[in-house]
Order: sequence, then C-alpha cells, then structure tokens
Amino acid sequence: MAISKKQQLLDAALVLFVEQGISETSTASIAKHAGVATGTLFHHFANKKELVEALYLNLKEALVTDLALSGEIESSEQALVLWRKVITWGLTNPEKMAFFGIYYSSPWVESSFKSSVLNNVFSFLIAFIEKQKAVGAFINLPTDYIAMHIQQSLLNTVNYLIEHNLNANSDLVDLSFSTCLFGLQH
Amino acid sequence: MAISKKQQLLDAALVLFVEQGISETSTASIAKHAGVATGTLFHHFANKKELVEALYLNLKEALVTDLALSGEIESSEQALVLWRKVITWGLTNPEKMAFFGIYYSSPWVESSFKSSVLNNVFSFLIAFIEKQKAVGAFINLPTDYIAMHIQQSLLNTVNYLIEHNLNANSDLVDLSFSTCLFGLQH
Amino acid sequence: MAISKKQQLLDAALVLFVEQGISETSTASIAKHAGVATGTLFHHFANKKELVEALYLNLKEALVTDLALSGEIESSEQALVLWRKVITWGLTNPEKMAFFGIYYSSPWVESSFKSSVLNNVFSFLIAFIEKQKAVGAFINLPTDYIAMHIQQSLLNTVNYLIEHNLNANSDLVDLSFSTCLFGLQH
Amino acid sequence: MAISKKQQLLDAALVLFVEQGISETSTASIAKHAGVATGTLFHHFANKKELVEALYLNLKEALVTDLALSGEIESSEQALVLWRKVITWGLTNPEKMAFFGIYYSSPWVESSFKSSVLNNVFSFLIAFIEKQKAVGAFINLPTDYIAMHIQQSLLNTVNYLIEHNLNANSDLVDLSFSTCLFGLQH
DNA sequence: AATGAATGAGAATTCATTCAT
DNA sequence: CATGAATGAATTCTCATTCAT
Repeated sequence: MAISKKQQLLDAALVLFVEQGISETSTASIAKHAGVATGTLFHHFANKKELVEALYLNLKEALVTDLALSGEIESSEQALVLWRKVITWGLTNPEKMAFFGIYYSSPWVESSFKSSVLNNVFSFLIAFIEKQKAVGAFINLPTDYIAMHIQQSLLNTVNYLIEHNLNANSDLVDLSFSTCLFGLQH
Repeated sequence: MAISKKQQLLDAALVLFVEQGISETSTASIAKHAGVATGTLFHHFANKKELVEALYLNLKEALVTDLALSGEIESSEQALVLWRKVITWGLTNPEKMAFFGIYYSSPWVESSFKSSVLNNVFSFLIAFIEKQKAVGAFINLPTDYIAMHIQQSLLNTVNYLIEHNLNANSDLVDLSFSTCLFGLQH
Repeated sequence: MAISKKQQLLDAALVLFVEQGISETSTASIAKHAGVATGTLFHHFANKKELVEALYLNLKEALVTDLALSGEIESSEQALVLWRKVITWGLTNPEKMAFFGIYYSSPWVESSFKSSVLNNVFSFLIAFIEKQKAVGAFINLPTDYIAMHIQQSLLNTVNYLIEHNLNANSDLVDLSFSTCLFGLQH
Repeated sequence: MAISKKQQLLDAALVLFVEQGISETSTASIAKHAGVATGTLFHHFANKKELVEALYLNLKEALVTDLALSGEIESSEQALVLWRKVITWGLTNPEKMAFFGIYYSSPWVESSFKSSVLNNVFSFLIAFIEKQKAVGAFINLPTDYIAMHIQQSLLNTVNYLIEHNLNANSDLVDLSFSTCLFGLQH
C-alpha cells in the first residue's frame, strides 16, 4: 500500500469537492471514490468538517513545498519569478488551486477565519507587501487589502488560463503581473 | 398585501443564502422566514434551483434600476463616478452584493453560464473597456479578463469596507479605483 | 361550449388514469389536461375518490348505451353476437375498456364493492348464465365464478388484440368465444 | 438475527402492498412495519421501485421452490396435479398469490415487461402448451394468449376460493381445471 | 485499522383540498 | 360557476455519523 487510505480519501475529496461543491459531496461518495468503506473516513477524520480542514492544510503544505520558497522576495523581478511559479503550479494542479477558491468562499470556513485562509496560503506575500510599503513603493492601502487584491488576481489569472486552454507561456502571465502590480505602485 | 408572497420568499432567501450559504439553506427555512407555507415556495418556483436563479435575476434587475445608468461611460472621471456609485450601492445593499459573490462561485450555476454571471450584472463595464482599448488607453488584455479583474476589485473593495466597518467616504474607495484602473493603463 | 367542463374533466381523467394509474395521476394534472383550473375539479366532484367513481359510472353508462342491449340472450348464437359486439366496443374504446380493468383491481374500490364492479358492467351476462344453468347447458359452477370467468376472458381478449394490433375481424375473436364457452358446457 | 432486515422489509412490503395497494403504501410504513429505520430500506433498495421489483423476484423464486417442479408436464393428469398444487400454494400463501395479481396490473411494471411477468411466474406452462399444440390437442390459439388464459383462471380460482372461505378440497378446484382446459381442446 | 449495515433527523418536493376573489 | 394562489401534511429519498464485527 504505497499510498495511505487517509491520503486516498483526501485525494478523492479534492476531486469531488472541486467538481461538485463541498456541501454537494457526500462522505459516502468520497469513500467510494477512494475505494474504502464509509466507516474508514470517520476513522481518519472526526467528521466531514475536519476532513475539509485537513484537506485545506494538506494542500497549503503541498503548495509551499512545491514552490520551495527560499528566502524573502526583495525585488519586483523576484516577485515576477514567483508570480510565474505560482501560476505554473496552478496550471499543474488545477484542482488544488480551485479548492483554495471554493474553500475561501464557502460556509465551511468560519467567517472569522476566512480572511486568513488565503493569507496563510500566500503568506510569503505579506512580507513582500510590507517591505514595498516601507520603502514607499506601494500606495497607502492596508496590507490585507493588497494581499486580497494580489491573491484574487492570481486566482483569476489561473482560472482564465485554464478556461481558455492557455499555458504558462501565454503573454497573459506577465501582463497580469503588470496589471496587478503597477496599480499598486505610486 | 403590499408585498407579494413571491417577493417575500425572494427576500427571505437572499438573507438566508448570504448568512448560511445556498446549499446550507433549506427551502423549509426560507418559507418559514418568509412567513408562508412550504408548499407556497414550490407554487412560485418549480424547485430550489429556479428560486436561486430567479433571485439572481431579481437582484441584477435591482442593481441596474438603482444605478440608473444613463448613457455610456466616456471618461475615467465618469468611470470613477460609477465606481463610487457601485460601491455605495454595495454598502447600502450588502446582502445583495454578497449574493453576487456567492452565486458566482457556487455549484448552483452551470460552469458554462458562470462567466456570464458577473458580466451580466456589470454589463455596462464591457462597453467602457472596449472603448478604452480602442483608443489605446488600456493594455492589450482580453476584454473578459479585464471585466473579471474590475468586478473582483469592486467585490473585494465592498467586502473589505463592510468587514472593517468603513463607509463610502473612506479613502479606500478612490484608492481602490486607482489600483484597479492604473494597472490596466499603459 | 359544446362539451361541459365536467365532461372535459372526466375525459382527461380517463386518459391519464389509464396511462399512468389512478394514484399516480394528480388532480392538478387532470385539471390542466382538461384545460380548467384546479379548483374547478373540486367544484364538480367533492374529492378525487368521487371523481373516480363518477368516471366509472360514466363509462358503465356509455358501454350499456353503446351496446344497445335489447332483450335477453337466449342462445349461444346470440351470445356470440354479443361477444363480438363487446370486443368491437373494446377495440373502439380501448381506454374505457382498460379503465374497467384497472378500476376493478385498484385500491380505490372498497373490496366489498369489488366483486360487483365488473358484474355491474357486464350485468347482462348474469341472466344468460342463470338460464344456461337452468336448462342444464352449463356445468355446475357458481354463477359469480362463471361471470368472473367470462369477464376476464373478454378483458384478456381485448387486451391481447390491442397489444398485437389486431382488429375485430381476427380469428381470435370467435376462437376466444369458443375457448371461454365450451369449457363451461357439459 | 435469524431473519435479515432485508427479508423483514420484503415481508412487511408484501403484507402492506396486498392490503393497501403498492402506491398507497409509504416506504416509511414498510420500514415501521418491518421494525427497522426508514434509512435501512434505502440501504437495501435504491428506491421504492427496486423494492417492488425485488419483492416480485423474491416471490417468483418462492413459488418455483415451493412447487418443486421436477421435469415437464406430459399429460392432462399431470397438469391437473399441478393445477391442484398451484391452487393449494395460493391458498397457503394468499398474500403472495395476490401480489402477482396486483403487480401485474400496476403502473409499477413497464408495460413492455408486463406480458412476461406472469409468464415468468408460470413459465412451466409454456412448455406444456407448446407440447399440447404440437400433438394437436389444443386449438390454434397463440401460445401467449393461452398462457394468459390459464394464468388468469388460476388467479381467479384462488381469489374465488379465498373470498368464499373454501379450501383446496372444494369441487371448484377440479371443475375450474376442466373449464379452463376443455375450452382449449378440440 | 477497516468494514459496511444501520440509524433517524432532515431535505426537497408533491398533492389533495380550501377559499377569497 | 370558475379561478388559481395558498396550504401543510405526507412522501420519497439523502446523509453524516455510529458501532458491532
């Protein structure tokens, strides 16, 4: 058994959640899709909500690992490199990317926790934003507003590329970066 | 009976959908909240999906009527006026605004229809974008990408203002406009 | 209005009952099919059960009128003539014929009334049977058993002809008569 | 647990279907009668229709097993023995017998499947009929018409016996056999 | 750990019937 | 007579969760 039943469940859940919605996906169908018994799901996760949360943490982990972030972002050039990296990741892992979107706007997250969802995923952004603001490169908008702005731009761009069957070499990748960043600069 | 039962149902649905999510809101609770019998809901709407769609159309209508759009947008100044108008409307009608967001990202909309949802609501944007692109004021991004960008910025801004208890006079209103638009300009 | 709304309702009910079953047919669909308002049905019939009963009486009446029975059946030749007449009527009015079958075996008839349902329709048979028994032409089976036997044979034959797209000239008509009657004779 | 919950459900369904009609019996009442939870019914049967079909197959199986049919029917004497056997079975299992009748004439069976319902139950008849026709003992009626005729005679006879509180020793048993068979002979 | 039968509360929807117009 | 909106109990079916094996 190379892949644990727990991971099989998370994998199945991801596919079904993105396909049908979280509330629209039954725990029974997840188990079936994962090839395990219904009871097994509740052996690994106390309830559906914890499965959803575990999946979120699982994917956040995956994103961070895959991006292999090393050190901070110091310049716009580095930011662009990261922008391309995130978009490439999104195109390689469309379901995972999509899940961040639906999880963020679902009633499965307490609204108090909501704002931190994406920030946690794209936490490396915060430091970059603060730095840019500190050196006066960014206009005077609240950091969390800016973070939201950047994240949505990333999500939008990936969704757009997927919907239009474009790949990471599309002009749109760098153009979207400009659109997002220039608006924030003085 | 000043207000029809059908409208009472739509009103109740709006409140509950935004509060709890669409899938999480039972038709029974909508009827109860509206002060009508459960059967009455299904007398006016064939099923829950049609109620959701009717609500969307209802709110789109309301937005257009309330904004009282007259003529086209010719300049950035007019665009700013409209930007403020939309945000004011969003702050005055937070549930209606929120519904557009959750409807757009819910499994209740066929994905084929999805892209047109927001475009339908903010249809006045398309003409403006095309014109700006025609005169070379906007960079060469697809119109629907730009529309998505602007819409999400509006939604984000309203959400941010609501969450932080800010009103339409906040500096953020005009700043968000700059952030959104400058990024699009050459 | 050549045809009364009451009759339109009975006509619609007949078609739908035979097509879908009595319990499976809603009063709303009957009204719709008849081109009248839902309330109108309950204006003419106290409830669904009374509509069903009225339909039965209506069709029984129609059968008797259409067969134009004059005098009693005195001989096997007359019986054969009548046999052909009933089958022709059944082929001309397949829904009406079918209704007798489904009404007879439906839970809409009190079981106490059940045995008399078909006997009422084919009442002319009873006298014939009694006479044949009196002259010793029929074997010693209870009259109501014989009546049931003959009725089921008629119903079966009509159903068979309809299902196999045969008409009243088929050999089967007279053969079925023989099969039914010879078995009853000494 | 000597008897499985699935069988308990089938048993309860049989009793209630025969008592009240199939459409008139709610799944909830079946579960209650069977002493199981409502959900249990749908754990074993995808929906009500499948329960009905499963019950039919279950009873067909029971009939065949109970009659312990060995070899083919070669003569009228053997046919009479079987006739008595079936009637005895019907009197011993009145609900099972009644179910065949109501199932056959219910909207729960697709009309395409309908003709095969009784033929499946009394399949041993077909071979007998064909043989009798082959040796010229039966008049030239279609086999399926004859099968229908015999089956209905059996059903009618059992129903008559039950309604009149008669047992398998009644003269009617053998008389009904004569009535049914002689009519079919040259 | 894993299974899958069993549970029962609750969901969407249907429907006969009523009644104000 | 006729209408059709309104009712609310009843129905079929779903589903997260439990538990004996």
